[in-house]
Amino acid sequence: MTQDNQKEDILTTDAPSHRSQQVTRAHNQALILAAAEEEFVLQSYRGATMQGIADRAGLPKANVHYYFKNKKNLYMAVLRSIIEEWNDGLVTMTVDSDPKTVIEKFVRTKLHQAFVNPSRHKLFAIEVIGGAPHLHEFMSTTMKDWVNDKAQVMKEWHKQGKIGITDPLQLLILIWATTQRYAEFEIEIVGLMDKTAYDAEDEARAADFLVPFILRGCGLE
Amino acid sequence: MTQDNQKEDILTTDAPSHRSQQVTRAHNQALILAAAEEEFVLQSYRGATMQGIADRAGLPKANVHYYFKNKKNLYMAVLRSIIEEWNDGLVTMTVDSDPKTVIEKFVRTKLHQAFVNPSRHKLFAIEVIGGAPHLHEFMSTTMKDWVNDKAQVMKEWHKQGKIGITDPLQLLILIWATTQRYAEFEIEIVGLMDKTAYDAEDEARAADFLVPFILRGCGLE
DNA sequence: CTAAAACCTGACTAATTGGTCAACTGTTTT
DNA sequence: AAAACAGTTGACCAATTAGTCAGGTTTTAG
Repeated sequence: MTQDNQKEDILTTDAPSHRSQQVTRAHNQALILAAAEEEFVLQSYRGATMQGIADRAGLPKANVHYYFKNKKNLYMAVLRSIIEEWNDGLVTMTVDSDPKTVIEKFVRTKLHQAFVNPSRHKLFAIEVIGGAPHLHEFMSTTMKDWVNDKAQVMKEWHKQGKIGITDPLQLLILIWATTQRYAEFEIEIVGLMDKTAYDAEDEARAADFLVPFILRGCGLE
Repeated sequence: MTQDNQKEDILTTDAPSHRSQQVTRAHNQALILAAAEEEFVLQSYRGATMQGIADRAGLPKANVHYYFKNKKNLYMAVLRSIIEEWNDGLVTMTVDSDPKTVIEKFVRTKLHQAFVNPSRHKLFAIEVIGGAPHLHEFMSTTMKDWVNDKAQVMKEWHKQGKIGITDPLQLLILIWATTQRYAEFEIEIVGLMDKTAYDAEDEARAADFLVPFILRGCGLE
Protein backbone atom coordinates (compact mmCIF):
# COMPACT_ATOMS: atom_id res chain seq x y z
CA MET A 1 0.00 0.00 0.00
CA THR A 2 1.77 3.11 1.25
CA GLN A 3 4.41 1.64 3.54
CA ASP A 4 6.91 0.48 0.96
CA ASN A 5 9.08 3.48 1.74
CA GLN A 6 9.73 2.17 5.23
CA LYS A 7 11.79 -0.76 4.05
CA GLU A 8 14.84 1.48 3.83
CA ASP A 9 14.28 2.80 7.33
CA ILE A 10 14.34 -0.62 8.89
CA LEU A 11 17.65 -1.41 7.34
CA THR A 12 19.32 1.90 8.09
CA THR A 13 17.75 3.20 11.32
CA ASP A 14 19.99 2.30 14.20
CA ALA A 15 18.38 2.66 17.60
CA PRO A 16 14.86 4.02 17.92
CA SER A 17 13.33 3.78 21.35
CA HIS A 18 10.68 1.19 20.46
CA ARG A 19 10.33 -0.77 17.25
CA SER A 20 8.43 -3.95 17.76
CA GLN A 21 6.31 -3.06 14.72
CA GLN A 22 9.31 -2.56 12.50
CA VAL A 23 10.95 -5.64 13.88
CA THR A 24 7.83 -7.59 13.06
CA ARG A 25 7.90 -6.25 9.54
CA ALA A 26 11.52 -7.19 8.99
CA HIS A 27 10.98 -10.54 10.61
CA ASN A 28 7.94 -11.43 8.55
CA GLN A 29 9.51 -10.28 5.33
CA ALA A 30 12.53 -12.44 6.04
CA LEU A 31 10.31 -15.39 6.87
CA ILE A 32 8.39 -14.98 3.63
CA LEU A 33 11.52 -14.54 1.53
CA ALA A 34 13.06 -17.71 2.94
CA ALA A 35 9.86 -19.67 2.43
CA ALA A 36 9.50 -18.32 -1.10
CA GLU A 37 13.07 -19.24 -1.96
CA GLU A 38 12.42 -22.85 -1.02
CA GLU A 39 9.07 -23.06 -2.74
CA PHE A 40 10.33 -21.48 -5.94
CA VAL A 41 13.21 -23.94 -6.08
CA LEU A 42 11.08 -26.99 -5.43
CA GLN A 43 8.10 -26.00 -7.57
CA SER A 44 9.55 -23.48 -9.99
CA TYR A 45 7.84 -20.12 -10.54
CA ARG A 46 4.48 -21.29 -11.81
CA GLY A 47 4.35 -24.35 -9.60
CA ALA A 48 4.93 -22.47 -6.40
CA THR A 49 1.68 -21.23 -4.86
CA MET A 50 1.21 -18.24 -2.63
CA GLN A 51 -0.67 -20.56 -0.28
CA GLY A 52 2.27 -22.93 -0.17
CA ILE A 53 4.67 -20.09 0.57
CA ALA A 54 2.35 -18.77 3.25
CA ASP A 55 2.08 -22.19 4.87
CA ARG A 56 5.82 -22.63 4.86
CA ALA A 57 6.21 -19.21 6.46
CA GLY A 58 3.48 -19.97 8.97
CA LEU A 59 1.35 -16.99 7.93
CA PRO A 60 -2.03 -16.62 6.27
CA LYS A 61 -1.90 -16.09 2.54
CA ALA A 62 -3.38 -12.60 2.69
CA ASN A 63 -0.51 -11.58 4.91
CA VAL A 64 1.98 -12.57 2.26
CA HIS A 65 0.14 -10.36 -0.17
CA TYR A 66 0.24 -7.58 2.37
CA TYR A 67 4.04 -7.55 2.34
CA PHE A 68 4.60 -8.39 -1.31
CA LYS A 69 1.98 -7.00 -3.66
CA ASN A 70 1.95 -10.05 -5.90
CA LYS A 71 3.74 -13.24 -6.85
CA LYS A 72 6.06 -11.68 -9.42
CA ASN A 73 7.02 -9.02 -6.92
CA LEU A 74 7.93 -11.66 -4.38
CA TYR A 75 9.89 -13.65 -6.92
CA MET A 76 11.84 -10.58 -7.95
CA ALA A 77 12.58 -9.81 -4.30
CA VAL A 78 14.04 -13.29 -3.90
CA LEU A 79 16.15 -12.88 -7.03
CA ARG A 80 17.36 -9.49 -5.82
CA SER A 81 18.60 -10.97 -2.56
CA ILE A 82 20.45 -13.63 -4.51
CA ILE A 83 22.14 -11.08 -6.72
CA GLU A 84 23.25 -9.10 -3.71
CA GLU A 85 24.99 -12.17 -2.39
CA TRP A 86 26.55 -12.83 -5.77
CA ASN A 87 28.39 -9.56 -5.51
CA ASP A 88 29.83 -10.56 -2.15
CA GLY A 89 31.91 -13.28 -3.72
CA LEU A 90 34.05 -10.74 -5.49
CA VAL A 91 37.72 -11.45 -5.21
CA THR A 92 40.09 -8.55 -5.63
CA MET A 93 42.00 -9.48 -8.70
CA THR A 94 44.50 -7.07 -10.22
CA VAL A 95 47.37 -7.45 -12.63
CA ASP A 96 49.77 -7.50 -9.70
CA SER A 97 47.96 -10.26 -7.79
CA ASP A 98 49.42 -13.73 -7.68
CA PRO A 99 47.31 -15.86 -10.04
CA LYS A 100 47.65 -19.01 -8.01
CA THR A 101 46.50 -17.34 -4.80
CA VAL A 102 43.64 -15.49 -6.44
CA ILE A 103 42.28 -18.47 -8.35
CA GLU A 104 42.50 -20.74 -5.32
CA LYS A 105 40.69 -18.18 -3.19
CA PHE A 106 38.05 -17.68 -5.85
CA VAL A 107 37.37 -21.39 -6.24
CA ARG A 108 37.20 -21.93 -2.49
CA THR A 109 34.87 -18.97 -1.98
CA LYS A 110 32.48 -20.03 -4.72
CA LEU A 111 32.53 -23.62 -3.54
CA HIS A 112 31.81 -22.57 0.01
CA GLN A 113 28.87 -20.46 -1.11
CA ALA A 114 27.54 -23.45 -3.02
CA PHE A 115 27.64 -25.71 0.01
CA VAL A 116 26.30 -23.12 2.42
CA ASN A 117 23.41 -21.91 0.32
CA PRO A 118 22.43 -24.48 -2.27
CA SER A 119 18.85 -23.22 -2.64
CA ARG A 120 19.96 -19.86 -3.95
CA HIS A 121 22.20 -21.44 -6.53
CA LYS A 122 19.44 -23.77 -7.61
CA LEU A 123 17.00 -20.92 -8.04
CA PHE A 124 19.51 -18.86 -9.99
CA ALA A 125 20.23 -21.85 -12.21
CA ILE A 126 16.57 -22.52 -12.92
CA GLU A 127 16.11 -18.89 -13.87
CA VAL A 128 19.06 -18.93 -16.27
CA ILE A 129 18.15 -22.29 -17.79
CA GLY A 130 14.63 -21.02 -18.41
CA GLY A 131 16.01 -18.13 -20.42
CA ALA A 132 16.74 -15.69 -17.58
CA PRO A 133 13.61 -13.65 -18.31
CA HIS A 134 14.04 -11.68 -15.07
CA LEU A 135 17.81 -11.37 -15.12
CA HIS A 136 18.54 -9.77 -18.46
CA GLU A 137 19.45 -6.45 -16.94
CA PHE A 138 21.72 -7.95 -14.31
CA MET A 139 23.52 -10.16 -16.80
CA SER A 140 24.06 -7.45 -19.37
CA THR A 141 25.34 -4.90 -16.86
CA THR A 142 26.79 -5.94 -13.48
CA MET A 143 27.80 -9.39 -14.56
CA LYS A 144 29.22 -8.43 -17.91
CA ASP A 145 31.28 -5.61 -16.42
CA TRP A 146 32.63 -7.95 -13.78
CA VAL A 147 33.60 -10.55 -16.37
CA ASN A 148 35.23 -8.03 -18.68
CA ASP A 149 37.25 -6.70 -15.78
CA LYS A 150 38.55 -10.10 -14.74
CA ALA A 151 39.16 -11.13 -18.34
CA GLN A 152 41.34 -8.06 -18.81
CA VAL A 153 43.46 -9.01 -15.82
CA MET A 154 43.82 -12.61 -16.90
CA LYS A 155 44.86 -11.60 -20.39
CA GLU A 156 47.59 -9.48 -18.89
CA TRP A 157 48.70 -12.41 -16.72
CA HIS A 158 48.96 -14.51 -19.83
CA LYS A 159 50.98 -11.86 -21.64
CA GLN A 160 53.40 -11.89 -18.72
CA GLY A 161 53.65 -15.67 -18.88
CA LYS A 162 52.09 -16.10 -15.45
CA ILE A 163 49.24 -18.32 -16.59
CA GLY A 164 48.65 -20.82 -19.39
CA ILE A 165 45.14 -19.70 -20.26
CA THR A 166 44.37 -17.74 -23.40
CA ASP A 167 40.60 -17.54 -23.07
CA PRO A 168 39.58 -16.13 -19.67
CA LEU A 169 35.85 -16.45 -20.29
CA GLN A 170 36.16 -20.19 -20.75
CA LEU A 171 38.03 -20.42 -17.45
CA LEU A 172 35.37 -18.45 -15.60
CA ILE A 173 32.67 -20.65 -17.08
CA LEU A 174 34.57 -23.71 -15.93
CA ILE A 175 35.04 -22.45 -12.40
CA TRP A 176 31.40 -21.46 -12.06
CA ALA A 177 30.28 -24.75 -13.54
CA THR A 178 32.42 -26.93 -11.30
CA THR A 179 31.73 -25.11 -8.05
CA GLN A 180 28.04 -24.38 -8.45
CA ARG A 181 27.43 -27.91 -9.63
CA TYR A 182 27.66 -29.19 -6.09
CA ALA A 183 24.70 -26.99 -5.16
CA GLU A 184 22.60 -27.39 -8.28
CA PHE A 185 22.97 -31.16 -8.65
CA GLU A 186 23.02 -31.83 -4.92
CA ILE A 187 20.42 -34.59 -5.21
CA GLU A 188 22.27 -36.42 -7.94
CA ILE A 189 25.69 -36.13 -6.33
CA VAL A 190 24.50 -37.07 -2.89
CA GLY A 191 22.71 -40.06 -4.39
CA LEU A 192 25.82 -41.23 -6.19
CA MET A 193 27.68 -41.00 -2.89
CA ASP A 194 25.06 -43.28 -1.28
CA LYS A 195 23.94 -40.59 1.14
CA THR A 196 20.87 -38.48 1.64
CA ALA A 197 22.71 -35.22 2.38
CA TYR A 198 26.23 -33.82 2.28
CA ASP A 199 28.26 -34.50 5.38
CA ALA A 200 30.73 -32.19 7.06
CA GLU A 201 33.71 -33.26 4.97
CA ASP A 202 32.19 -33.13 1.51
CA GLU A 203 33.02 -29.49 0.92
CA ALA A 204 36.64 -30.12 1.86
CA ARG A 205 36.76 -33.22 -0.33
CA ALA A 206 35.48 -31.24 -3.28
CA ALA A 207 37.93 -28.42 -2.63
CA ASP A 208 40.87 -30.80 -2.30
CA PHE A 209 40.00 -32.24 -5.66
CA LEU A 210 39.02 -29.06 -7.48
CA VAL A 211 41.71 -26.62 -6.41
CA PRO A 212 44.78 -28.61 -7.53
CA PHE A 213 42.92 -29.82 -10.61
CA ILE A 214 42.11 -26.31 -11.75
CA LEU A 215 45.54 -24.95 -10.89
CA ARG A 216 47.12 -27.75 -12.92
CA GLY A 217 44.71 -26.99 -15.74
CA CYS A 218 45.84 -23.38 -15.68
CA GLY A 219 49.45 -24.46 -15.91
CA LEU A 220 50.15 -23.25 -12.38
CA GLU A 221 51.81 -25.50 -9.80
CA MET B 1 -7.62 -45.61 -25.23
CA THR B 2 -6.85 -49.00 -26.76
CA GLN B 3 -4.15 -48.19 -29.27
CA ASP B 4 -1.17 -47.85 -26.94
CA ASN B 5 0.07 -51.25 -28.04
CA GLN B 6 0.65 -49.98 -31.54
CA LYS B 7 3.51 -47.72 -30.59
CA GLU B 8 5.92 -50.64 -30.75
CA ASP B 9 4.66 -51.62 -34.16
CA ILE B 10 5.40 -48.28 -35.68
CA LEU B 11 8.95 -48.36 -34.52
CA THR B 12 9.68 -51.95 -35.46
CA THR B 13 7.51 -52.77 -38.46
CA ASP B 14 9.52 -52.36 -41.62
CA ALA B 15 7.47 -52.18 -44.78
CA PRO B 16 3.72 -52.68 -44.65
CA SER B 17 1.87 -51.96 -47.89
CA HIS B 18 0.13 -48.77 -46.70
CA ARG B 19 0.56 -46.98 -43.41
CA SER B 20 -0.52 -43.40 -43.72
CA GLN B 21 -2.41 -43.81 -40.45
CA GLN B 22 0.57 -45.15 -38.58
CA VAL B 23 2.80 -42.57 -40.15
CA THR B 24 0.41 -39.92 -38.94
CA ARG B 25 0.56 -41.35 -35.46
CA ALA B 26 4.34 -41.40 -35.35
CA HIS B 27 4.52 -37.97 -36.90
CA ASN B 28 2.08 -36.39 -34.47
CA GLN B 29 3.67 -38.02 -31.46
CA ALA B 30 7.06 -36.71 -32.53
CA LEU B 31 5.59 -33.25 -33.08
CA ILE B 32 4.04 -33.24 -29.65
CA LEU B 33 7.15 -34.56 -27.93
CA ALA B 34 9.30 -31.88 -29.52
CA ALA B 35 6.82 -29.18 -28.63
CA ALA B 36 6.52 -30.48 -25.08
CA GLU B 37 10.27 -30.55 -24.64
CA GLU B 38 10.50 -26.88 -25.52
CA GLU B 39 7.55 -25.83 -23.41
CA PHE B 40 8.71 -27.79 -20.39
CA VAL B 41 12.14 -26.18 -20.60
CA LEU B 42 10.82 -22.67 -20.99
CA GLN B 43 7.96 -22.88 -18.50
CA SER B 44 8.95 -25.77 -16.26
CA TYR B 45 6.50 -28.57 -15.49
CA ARG B 46 3.75 -26.60 -13.85
CA GLY B 47 4.19 -23.56 -16.02
CA ALA B 48 3.84 -25.43 -19.27
CA THR B 49 0.24 -25.72 -20.42
CA MET B 50 -1.27 -28.41 -22.56
CA GLN B 51 -2.72 -25.62 -24.66
CA GLY B 52 0.72 -24.10 -25.13
CA ILE B 53 2.19 -27.44 -26.16
CA ALA B 54 -0.70 -28.01 -28.54
CA ASP B 55 -0.24 -24.59 -30.12
CA ARG B 56 3.47 -25.16 -30.55
CA ALA B 57 2.75 -28.50 -32.19
CA GLY B 58 0.04 -26.96 -34.37
CA LEU B 59 -2.67 -29.28 -33.09
CA PRO B 60 -5.82 -28.80 -31.03
CA LYS B 61 -5.41 -29.49 -27.34
CA ALA B 62 -7.78 -32.46 -27.35
CA ASN B 63 -5.55 -34.11 -29.90
CA VAL B 64 -2.60 -33.92 -27.55
CA HIS B 65 -4.68 -35.66 -24.91
CA TYR B 66 -5.59 -38.28 -27.47
CA TYR B 67 -1.95 -39.30 -27.87
CA PHE B 68 -0.79 -38.75 -24.31
CA LYS B 69 -3.39 -39.47 -21.66
CA ASN B 70 -2.36 -36.60 -19.42
CA LYS B 71 0.29 -34.04 -18.69
CA LYS B 72 2.39 -36.22 -16.41
CA ASN B 73 2.32 -38.96 -18.99
CA LEU B 74 3.62 -36.58 -21.63
CA TYR B 75 6.31 -35.26 -19.33
CA MET B 76 7.48 -38.76 -18.52
CA ALA B 77 7.58 -39.59 -22.21
CA VAL B 78 9.86 -36.63 -22.79
CA LEU B 79 12.11 -37.66 -19.92
CA ARG B 80 12.25 -41.22 -21.23
CA SER B 81 13.48 -40.05 -24.61
CA ILE B 82 16.16 -38.01 -22.90
CA ILE B 83 17.34 -40.96 -20.85
CA GLU B 84 17.57 -43.12 -23.94
CA GLU B 85 19.90 -40.58 -25.48
CA TRP B 86 21.93 -40.42 -22.29
CA ASN B 87 22.78 -44.07 -22.69
CA ASP B 88 24.05 -43.47 -26.20
CA GLY B 89 26.93 -41.38 -24.94
CA LEU B 90 28.54 -44.41 -23.35
CA VAL B 91 32.23 -44.66 -24.02
CA THR B 92 33.82 -48.05 -23.82
CA MET B 93 36.24 -47.71 -20.97
CA THR B 94 38.18 -50.72 -19.70
CA VAL B 95 41.28 -51.15 -17.62
CA ASP B 96 43.30 -51.67 -20.78
CA SER B 97 42.08 -48.51 -22.54
CA ASP B 98 44.37 -45.54 -22.85
CA PRO B 99 43.14 -42.97 -20.29
CA LYS B 100 44.07 -39.98 -22.39
CA THR B 101 42.19 -41.25 -25.43
CA VAL B 102 39.15 -42.31 -23.46
CA ILE B 103 38.84 -39.11 -21.48
CA GLU B 104 39.32 -36.94 -24.54
CA LYS B 105 36.66 -38.90 -26.42
CA PHE B 106 34.29 -38.74 -23.48
CA VAL B 107 34.64 -34.98 -23.08
CA ARG B 108 34.22 -34.36 -26.79
CA THR B 109 31.15 -36.60 -26.99
CA LYS B 110 29.43 -35.01 -24.04
CA LEU B 111 30.28 -31.53 -25.27
CA HIS B 112 28.94 -32.31 -28.71
CA GLN B 113 25.68 -33.60 -27.24
CA ALA B 114 25.39 -30.39 -25.24
CA PHE B 115 25.76 -28.18 -28.30
CA VAL B 116 23.53 -30.32 -30.52
CA ASN B 117 20.66 -30.75 -28.10
CA PRO B 118 20.69 -28.05 -25.47
CA SER B 119 16.96 -28.32 -24.69
CA ARG B 120 17.28 -31.87 -23.46
CA HIS B 121 20.11 -30.98 -21.16
CA LYS B 122 18.19 -28.03 -19.82
CA LEU B 123 15.16 -30.15 -19.08
CA PHE B 124 17.25 -32.82 -17.40
CA ALA B 125 18.97 -30.16 -15.30
CA ILE B 126 15.70 -28.57 -14.22
CA GLU B 127 14.41 -31.96 -13.18
CA VAL B 128 17.51 -32.72 -11.10
CA ILE B 129 17.67 -29.27 -9.53
CA GLY B 130 14.03 -29.59 -8.53
CA GLY B 131 14.83 -32.77 -6.64
CA ALA B 132 14.57 -35.26 -9.51
CA PRO B 133 11.11 -36.44 -8.41
CA HIS B 134 10.66 -38.39 -11.66
CA LEU B 135 14.20 -39.68 -12.01
CA HIS B 136 14.84 -41.46 -8.77
CA GLU B 137 14.70 -44.88 -10.32
CA PHE B 138 16.99 -44.00 -13.21
CA MET B 139 19.54 -42.37 -10.96
CA SER B 140 19.65 -45.16 -8.42
CA THR B 141 19.95 -47.92 -11.02
CA THR B 142 21.23 -47.24 -14.54
CA MET B 143 23.22 -44.19 -13.63
CA LYS B 144 24.70 -45.53 -10.43
CA ASP B 145 25.78 -48.77 -12.10
CA TRP B 146 27.42 -46.83 -14.89
CA VAL B 147 29.28 -44.61 -12.45
CA ASN B 148 30.45 -47.50 -10.30
CA ASP B 149 31.73 -49.28 -13.38
CA LYS B 150 33.75 -46.31 -14.60
CA ALA B 151 34.98 -45.54 -11.10
CA GLN B 152 36.34 -49.07 -10.82
CA VAL B 153 38.29 -48.66 -14.04
CA MET B 154 39.69 -45.30 -13.05
CA LYS B 155 40.81 -46.59 -9.67
CA GLU B 156 42.71 -49.32 -11.44
CA TRP B 157 44.30 -46.75 -13.74
CA HIS B 158 45.42 -44.83 -10.71
CA LYS B 159 46.89 -47.96 -9.09
CA GLN B 160 48.88 -48.52 -12.27
CA GLY B 161 50.12 -44.93 -12.18
CA LYS B 162 48.38 -44.06 -15.43
CA ILE B 163 46.35 -41.18 -14.03
CA GLY B 164 46.73 -38.67 -11.21
CA ILE B 165 43.16 -38.84 -9.96
CA THR B 166 42.25 -40.58 -6.71
CA ASP B 167 38.54 -39.79 -6.63
CA PRO B 168 36.84 -40.82 -9.89
CA LEU B 169 33.40 -39.54 -8.88
CA GLN B 170 34.73 -36.02 -8.50
CA LEU B 171 36.22 -36.24 -11.98
CA LEU B 172 32.97 -37.43 -13.51
CA ILE B 173 31.10 -34.63 -11.78
CA LEU B 174 33.61 -32.14 -13.16
CA ILE B 175 33.34 -33.44 -16.71
CA TRP B 176 29.56 -33.44 -16.64
CA ALA B 177 29.50 -29.99 -15.10
CA THR B 178 31.88 -28.41 -17.59
CA THR B 179 30.40 -29.94 -20.72
CA GLN B 180 26.71 -29.70 -19.91
CA ARG B 181 27.17 -26.14 -18.72
CA TYR B 182 27.33 -24.92 -22.30
CA ALA B 183 23.83 -26.25 -22.86
CA GLU B 184 22.25 -25.37 -19.54
CA PHE B 185 23.61 -21.83 -19.26
CA GLU B 186 23.44 -21.14 -22.99
CA ILE B 187 21.70 -17.81 -22.47
CA GLU B 188 24.25 -16.55 -19.99
CA ILE B 189 27.29 -17.70 -21.94
CA VAL B 190 26.02 -16.44 -25.25
CA GLY B 191 25.24 -13.10 -23.62
CA LEU B 192 28.73 -12.81 -22.18
CA MET B 193 30.10 -13.48 -25.66
CA ASP B 194 28.01 -10.58 -27.01
CA LYS B 195 25.97 -12.85 -29.25
CA THR B 196 22.42 -14.08 -29.39
CA ALA B 197 23.25 -17.68 -30.27
CA TYR B 198 26.27 -19.96 -30.52
CA ASP B 199 28.07 -19.80 -33.85
CA ALA B 200 29.64 -22.67 -35.74
CA GLU B 201 33.02 -22.42 -33.99
CA ASP B 202 31.89 -22.19 -30.40
CA GLU B 203 31.81 -25.92 -29.84
CA ALA B 204 35.33 -26.26 -31.18
CA ARG B 205 36.49 -23.33 -29.07
CA ALA B 206 35.06 -24.93 -25.95
CA ALA B 207 36.62 -28.28 -26.82
CA ASP B 208 40.01 -26.76 -27.51
CA PHE B 209 39.91 -25.20 -24.08
CA LEU B 210 38.35 -28.04 -22.13
CA VAL B 211 40.19 -31.07 -23.46
CA PRO B 212 43.76 -29.96 -22.71
CA PHE B 213 42.63 -28.35 -19.45
CA ILE B 214 41.07 -31.54 -18.18
CA LEU B 215 43.92 -33.75 -19.38
CA ARG B 216 46.37 -31.49 -17.59
CA GLY B 217 44.17 -31.62 -14.51
CA CYS B 218 44.29 -35.41 -14.64
CA GLY B 219 48.07 -35.31 -14.82
CA LEU B 220 48.06 -36.60 -18.39
CA GLU B 221 49.93 -34.86 -21.21
C1' DC C 1 -6.41 8.71 26.25
C1' DT C 2 -7.28 9.04 21.51
C1' DA C 3 -6.73 9.16 16.76
C1' DA C 4 -4.16 7.64 13.12
C1' DA C 5 -1.40 4.43 11.11
C1' DA C 6 0.22 -0.20 10.51
C1' DC C 7 -0.87 -4.80 10.56
C1' DC C 8 -3.79 -9.06 10.14
C1' DT C 9 -7.02 -12.29 8.03
C1' DG C 10 -11.38 -15.03 6.61
C1' DA C 11 -14.14 -15.00 2.88
C1' DC C 12 -14.82 -14.08 -1.73
C1' DT C 13 -13.98 -13.59 -7.00
C1' DA C 14 -12.25 -14.08 -11.61
C1' DA C 15 -9.23 -16.38 -14.48
C1' DT C 16 -6.70 -20.20 -15.83
C1' DT C 17 -6.21 -24.82 -17.06
C1' DG C 18 -6.11 -30.17 -17.00
C1' DG C 19 -9.03 -33.27 -18.47
C1' DT C 20 -13.53 -35.28 -20.64
C1' DC C 21 -16.77 -36.36 -24.11
C1' DA C 22 -19.77 -36.91 -27.89
C1' DA C 23 -20.09 -36.26 -32.50
C1' DC C 24 -17.49 -36.19 -36.58
C1' DT C 25 -14.18 -37.49 -40.55
C1' DG C 26 -10.93 -40.55 -42.61
C1' DT C 27 -8.79 -45.27 -43.07
C1' DT C 28 -8.53 -50.23 -42.95
C1' DT C 29 -10.31 -54.75 -43.25
C1' DT C 30 -13.40 -58.35 -44.52
C1' DA D 1 -19.86 -51.77 -49.43
C1' DA D 2 -20.07 -51.56 -44.89
C1' DA D 3 -18.53 -52.51 -40.40
C1' DA D 4 -14.89 -51.58 -37.40
C1' DC D 5 -11.30 -48.92 -36.10
C1' DA D 6 -8.20 -44.80 -35.78
C1' DG D 7 -7.87 -40.05 -35.59
C1' DT D 8 -9.92 -35.18 -34.90
C1' DT D 9 -12.07 -31.49 -32.50
C1' DG D 10 -15.18 -27.82 -30.23
C1' DA D 11 -17.51 -27.33 -26.23
C1' DC D 12 -17.74 -28.10 -21.70
C1' DC D 13 -16.63 -28.93 -16.55
C1' DA D 14 -14.30 -29.03 -12.07
C1' DA D 15 -10.37 -27.80 -9.58
C1' DT D 16 -6.89 -24.76 -8.57
C1' DT D 17 -5.12 -20.44 -7.46
C1' DA D 18 -3.62 -15.27 -7.73
C1' DG D 19 -5.39 -11.49 -6.05
C1' DT D 20 -9.01 -8.43 -3.46
C1' DC D 21 -11.34 -6.42 0.33
C1' DA D 22 -13.84 -5.12 4.32
C1' DG D 23 -13.62 -5.18 8.82
C1' DG D 24 -10.92 -6.50 12.50
C1' DT D 25 -6.77 -5.89 16.10
C1' DT D 26 -2.46 -3.94 17.59
C1' DT D 27 1.00 -0.40 17.77
C1' DT D 28 2.48 4.30 17.82
C1' DA D 29 2.50 9.32 18.31
C1' DG D 30 0.62 13.49 20.16
